[in-house]
Amino acid sequence: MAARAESSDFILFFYRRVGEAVGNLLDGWGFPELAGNYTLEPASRRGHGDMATSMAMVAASRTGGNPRALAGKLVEAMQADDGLEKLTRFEVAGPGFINFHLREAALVSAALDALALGDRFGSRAQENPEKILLEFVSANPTGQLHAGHARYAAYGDSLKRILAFLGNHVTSEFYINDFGSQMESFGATLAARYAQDLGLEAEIPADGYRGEYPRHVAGRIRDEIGDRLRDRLKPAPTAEAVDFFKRRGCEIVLAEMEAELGRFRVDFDSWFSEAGLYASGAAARVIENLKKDGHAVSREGALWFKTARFGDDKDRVLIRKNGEPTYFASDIAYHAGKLERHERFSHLINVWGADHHGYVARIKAAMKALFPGRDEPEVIIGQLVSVIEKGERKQMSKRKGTMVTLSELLDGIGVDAARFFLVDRSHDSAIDLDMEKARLKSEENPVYYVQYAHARISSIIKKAEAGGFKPVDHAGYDTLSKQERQLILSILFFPRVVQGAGDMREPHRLTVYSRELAASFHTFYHDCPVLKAEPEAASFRLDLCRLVRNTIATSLRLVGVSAPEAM
RNA sequence: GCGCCCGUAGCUCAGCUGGAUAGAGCGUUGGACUACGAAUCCAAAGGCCACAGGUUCGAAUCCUGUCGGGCGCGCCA
Repeated sequence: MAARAESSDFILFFYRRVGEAVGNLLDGWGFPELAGNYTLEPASRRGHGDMATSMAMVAASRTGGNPRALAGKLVEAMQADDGLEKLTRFEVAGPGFINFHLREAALVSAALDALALGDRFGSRAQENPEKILLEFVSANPTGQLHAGHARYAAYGDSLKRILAFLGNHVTSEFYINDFGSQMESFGATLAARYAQDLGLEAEIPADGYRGEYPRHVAGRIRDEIGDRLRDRLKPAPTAEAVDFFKRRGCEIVLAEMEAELGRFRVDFDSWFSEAGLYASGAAARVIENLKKDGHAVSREGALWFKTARFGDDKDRVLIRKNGEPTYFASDIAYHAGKLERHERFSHLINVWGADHHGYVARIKAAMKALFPGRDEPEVIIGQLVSVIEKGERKQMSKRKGTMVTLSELLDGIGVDAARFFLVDRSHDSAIDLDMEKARLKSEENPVYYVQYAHARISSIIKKAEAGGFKPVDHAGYDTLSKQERQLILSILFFPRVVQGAGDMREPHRLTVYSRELAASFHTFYHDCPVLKAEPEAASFRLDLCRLVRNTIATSLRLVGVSAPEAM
């Protein structure tokens, strides 16, 4: 276990060694917990070494000592640790920072260890993996996916890849809202479009769906069934006809969504139908249980869930006066079911748009009532994507036609640029998407900067192989240039970055990282010849190139972006 | 009115759970290819980190308030 951590995550290993070296000292100061919980960060590149810690200053604030004096004592303790002394030099600086200058041999051997791990570098294996159900996108099957869905798809899928890479067992799921009034209205719209297609008089219902897409779906249905339903449409479509259009329409829309998501490199492990919760009786059972436990009561002709008891602002309706269940009712059944499936998920994550954040307290309250003491579902709120048209900012809306579809996005700028663009910014900030600019500026997308580094390296490696490059032993290489140091250090932090991206649910850390790593590589490349260097340097640098290539490829893979060998 | 998110360079955004002189890309200006890929590199210019208080040895980061923007506050989903 320790050996594994040592080889796959040098920085973590180093962190622990430092903590161990000063453990007794901190104990004596009455501050033992600091050893396992101090900050260690890459030093700002101004002659402050490779890494720095502020632990002496933190200790000083707790023990009342002089920070620089404490730093001196901490350094003495570290120097007394032979293993640590072999890895680094020390320096007390500024108000009490301890700077670490890693020794060349340590950097070189850490880099070679990382290289040996290949595409597993940065990953973790867990003995008891968490079983996570990660739900995202979950669009209504009544239209096309738009850029907002694309954002959550890119985010959710990246998060899935990252969490899995960190040793968790992750199942991704698309919850299909194929029940309720919106579906009814979609079915009615399709019936009307189909009728119009056949030359019949028919009007789209007032609450129906405008635009081209329903017409397209109706057209596909007509291709399948011809005019067979003609006589079920007048004077108004029969209930059976509407039901048919609803069901078949839903299937067609979902198939198109799945294909489109596949093109976007987002493959769901599971598609879960809301209607199925009613068909199977699961929804009814949950409602019965709530009644039995006294959580659900009748009032004003409706059935209410007393969520206010569990932290919600007010109670919520489960079954309306008209007898129809609300979305909330099936959602409770859905979430309860997640915990009862055979996979026995230990943790639930939902990715929702900011327009649903008012719903969070409600679902958490419901789960608290049903499963007291269980881990609460984790809800991640992603901010919205707006469309900019002619300088005006508009919310994405199916009905108003102000939307950029996923398919337009992919046709316009491509999968790699779209995915990189969408995960590159924190899910906490809103995105404005101007398709005109996006198309014009797509070649400026930073994804190409990163991919170019990958292609460049691939080209060097190919050249080396084609030219019969003969490596020599370079384990003792110890004359690192400034650029090599920087590059190795960037790489050694990769496992920490992945871990942070997973823990904080922030995939954008990987795109940011990949850009920085690419920059370190380009600088290195410019100043340090690889194949033309002295044999030992050339051998080492070629390995360093391989390591950078692996690390860039992994960073990109974790956000679903390709790493081309040539471009 | 209440709740959540955001406000950092001309523009788009990073800034890790508080650390040293706040970073990158685009744009602007000036340099670097008979070279392993110039889709690159180097340099310059550009900042009251919205504003006001507070906590701290130390705040862009945490707390309170104000202003500005987005999103919610349905027996819609």
